[in-house]
Parts: sequence; structure tokens; C-alpha cells
Amino acid sequence: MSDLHDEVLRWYAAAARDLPWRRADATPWGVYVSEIMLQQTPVSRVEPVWHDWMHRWPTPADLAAESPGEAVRAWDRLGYPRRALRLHAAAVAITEQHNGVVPESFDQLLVLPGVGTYTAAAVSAFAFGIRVPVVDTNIRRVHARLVGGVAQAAASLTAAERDLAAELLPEDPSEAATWNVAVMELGALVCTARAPRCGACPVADRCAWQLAGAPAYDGPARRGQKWAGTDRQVRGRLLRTIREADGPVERPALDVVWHDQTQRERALSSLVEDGLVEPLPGDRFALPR
DNA sequence: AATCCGTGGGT
DNA sequence: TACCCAAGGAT
Repeated sequence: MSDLHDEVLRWYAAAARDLPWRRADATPWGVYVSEIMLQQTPVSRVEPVWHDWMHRWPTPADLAAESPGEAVRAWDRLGYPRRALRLHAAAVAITEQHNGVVPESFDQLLVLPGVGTYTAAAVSAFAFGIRVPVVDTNIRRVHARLVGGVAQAAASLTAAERDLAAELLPEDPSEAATWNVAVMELGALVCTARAPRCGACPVADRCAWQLAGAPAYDGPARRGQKWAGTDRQVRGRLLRTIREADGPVERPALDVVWHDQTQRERALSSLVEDGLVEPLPGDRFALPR
């Protein structure tokens, strides 16, 4: 084991958070659910919802037996609610095509709805200990600084980044599994996007970015996503109203959430198109059955 | 490749 | 206050 691996793995052993989906009693399904919930969503908001889901639907078959609308309701306010729909669809696929057992391989995971390259690698590595490089936004940032000597990773994942992650992965499968989560944790707790705590970093003395004097990012500015006034905001309001209602919602209850009728209709139609909302007779709307 | 897709906390 | 950001995926 190299010094680099040794330092990071030691740090992880001492500093890792005790997250429920990392515990020895976590099931592959629990890991799977956590990875979907954690997409673009902070740990602190995922934890309580994850516990609710695991208590209610401890296996893929349990969730598959429910209506997709119940998944959307239980998703609560985690955001990007299409993830709930895809998680339900994945539960159905796992139940019908894999005898209710979460598949282990990257390739089998990748074809499940809502699973991309990151999630397929993460589930394979974290739930099954398979030696596969995991590359998420934290790991990309750590690599960009530690090896690349720059403050931020490229705008989109490059082949060079994938190659680097593969090169850095320890040969031993057990070490590789821990390495993936350890580098991710380092990015989440120490090598953070905004105010990195380099004084607490186990590899600051060999960090190319530190050795270069921690130069500021000098690439093109990333334009942030707009929020106020967008269809996303309107969709959020509409779905929240429907999600929090006991039964089907009448049209007037939706009219009050947004003043612009054209945009309101467009947003509602898109929710129906996505399968997040089901139109009912009598101009009413509900979560899908 | 660029854009869309929620929500809320940190600075 | 107005941003920035958070274990991405689909199109």
C-alpha cells in the first residue's frame, strides 16, 4: 500500500461519519436507496427520509407492491421527485427481473431507471465490495486539487479523470472499496468546494494544489441555474400541493399557487407527462396510482 | 454538449 | 441579500 493510500485510509478510519447506510447491517437495497436519495441532495436531509423508507419498504418487493404515488409522497421534499418515480420503477424491475435481489455488477445496475455511471459504480462498490472506480463530484474535486493542482475539476467528467480514478484505485478489493468511500468522505468533510480545511487534511503535504500556493480557479465562470420564476419552481409548488393533500385536488387549489396561467398549465402538463401527477375526471389531480 | 429537473442550508 | 452548492441522470 502506498503512503497516499495509507494516509487517506487512516484518516477515514478515524474521521468517517457513522452513516446508517454504511453500517454493517445495511442491506444492498438500503445502499441503493441511499445513493438515489443522495443525488444532488445533502446527507442531513436524506437521513430521516431514508429511515422512513427502510422501515416502510425494507426490500425492493415491498416498494414494488406500492403505487408509484406513495413513493412520490414519501419522497417528501427531497427534491427532484422524478427520482422517486424511477426508484419505484427500479424496485419493480429488481423484483421482476432479479428475483427481488439487487444486482451486483456495474452493467446490470446501469440499466436500472435512475442509475447512471456514478450510482452503478457506487452501489457495486459500497454494497458488494466490488473493485470498481467511483467518481463523484467530491472525488473529482479531490483529484483536481491533489493531483491536478487546480481548485476545481473540469465542467464535465473527462476520460482523463476516469483514467486517474482507475489508476489510484488500490489493487486489493477490500482496500479499493474503502478507498472509494474514503476519498469521497475527504471531499465532503475536508476538501470542500468553498472553504477547504487543508489544516485537517491528511495529504495536504503532497497536494499539488497546496504546493502550487492554492491558486484560485481561473477558468470560465459557470453560470448558475436560475430558480425564481422558472417552471421548476412552479412544478415544485404544484406537486407540493398535490402531495400534501389527503385526496385528489380540485383545480382552484392549483390555480392559487402561481399567477401566470400559461406557465401554470405548462408546468402541470409536464408533471402529468412525467407521470408525477395523474389527471382524474372532474378536473381533479392526484398522485399516480 | 447544454439544459432541464427541487429544495434548503451555508456564507 | 444573493448567490453557491449538495453522493447525478436523462434527453
